Amino acid sequence: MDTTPAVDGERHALTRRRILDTALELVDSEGLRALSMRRLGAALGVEAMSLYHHFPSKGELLDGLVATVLSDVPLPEATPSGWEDAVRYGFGAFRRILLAHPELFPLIANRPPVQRETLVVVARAFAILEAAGFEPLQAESAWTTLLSYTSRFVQCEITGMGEATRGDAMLAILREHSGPDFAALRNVHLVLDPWDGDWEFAQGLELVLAGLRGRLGGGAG
Amino acid sequence: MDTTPAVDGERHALTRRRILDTALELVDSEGLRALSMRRLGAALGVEAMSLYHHFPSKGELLDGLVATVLSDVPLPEATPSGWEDAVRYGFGAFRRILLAHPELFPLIANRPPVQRETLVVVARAFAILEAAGFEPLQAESAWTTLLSYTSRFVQCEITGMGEATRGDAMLAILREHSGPDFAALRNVHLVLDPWDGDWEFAQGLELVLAGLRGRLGGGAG
DNA sequence: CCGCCTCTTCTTACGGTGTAAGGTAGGTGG
DNA sequence: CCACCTACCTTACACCGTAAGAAGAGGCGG
Repeated sequence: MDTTPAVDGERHALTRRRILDTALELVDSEGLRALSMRRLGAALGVEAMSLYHHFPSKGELLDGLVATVLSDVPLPEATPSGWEDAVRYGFGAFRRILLAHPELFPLIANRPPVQRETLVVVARAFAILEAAGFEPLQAESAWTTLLSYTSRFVQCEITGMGEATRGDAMLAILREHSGPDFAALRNVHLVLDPWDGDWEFAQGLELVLAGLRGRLGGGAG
Repeated sequence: MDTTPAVDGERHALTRRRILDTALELVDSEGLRALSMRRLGAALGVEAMSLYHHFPSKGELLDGLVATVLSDVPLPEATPSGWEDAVRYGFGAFRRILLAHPELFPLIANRPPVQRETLVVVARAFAILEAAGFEPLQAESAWTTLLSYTSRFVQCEITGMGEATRGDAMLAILREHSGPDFAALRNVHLVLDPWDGDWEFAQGLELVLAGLRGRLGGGAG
């Protein structure tokens, strides 16, 4: 059953690892829609059906892709003192990884937030938060809020909240509307014209952190 | 060109409206994957290609679905005093609409956060926030944070953060791990066992609101 | 009344998809 | 040497989105 020969890596060109790596390249360079079993097989010099000996279905292959990418997120240390820096570091890294594979984002985002692969991360996060003095319920709230903020923020960045849309399309849309509500929106747009993702992300994160800090003392869990 | 007879509604069974309604039923009852042009046509007593006279592509049909659902979200009034209540009301309604069409969520979530259909909502939100005293930049931060929190929270609810997963799968996963980090996670899980979506959502929302409230006074934009 | 015109619907077809079923080489243990 | 097991290939099916063009049904000028 498990009599895998030592020469496996030499003899068989196909490995889970190699398949996932090639798939990631394909997705990153040509988009998620370009990832079909036939194309992936072709990229590996192999027929589509051969892949099914390493992954039971395309869905599982995609799951593997997500796991691969997420496993690159580094974990901050669990030091009680600097929990805010740990949050900044961890979620900053998370954001950067997401941005590095924008095509994969829909896959990553639309999946249960807690599962086998990501459990280590979640556990570390909760450990840090509880060490900092948060009650379990508060920790859960904090985690959900931080994760949701980061996730959605990156989505905004990826789907074009960035430079292009801001400057062109958004302005066009603004022009065809009027009314009191849109004055405020126009202000925001003008101020934000030079969009700085890093800065904006940090802003919102500080906002959440401020809320958390306040809750640490008062503690209405 | 526009010599539409008054009896149009009688003569032609097919309308954008009727197509979208049927599509929404189909998606809600059988899932997003069940929505193919042929199936939708069949549900309307029509061939697949007929749909292309009302929508240029399947993508636009999906866009229409999203717009339909989002247009059900009620807008809170722009009263300067109760901006927090407006936020609670608006995002609460948003969450309820999302939960009402869980199958549509991936579609709604993975699309630019600002576009024609949703612009009215965004404008109203910014008007409320600025009337409450937020600077444009702060308003933008607040909006992004609130939207991202709600969106991701609902996703957690939909993808199974709720009762089932908590109780069964999560516990199974917890059992196969050990180590210091997992003690905290286990605490959280135990406390959260009876998952109450409304309560949890309100908790996180209050956290964000607290952060916003603090920023209103200090104002480090 | 007829014939035309436009708008809607249907027919057919193409190239793509995921994957079930079963065939085939080639290294390995008996 | 031979049976076997694993990895790979071939074939086939049902389905998808949609391009191209034919067919039917009112409205309108003659």
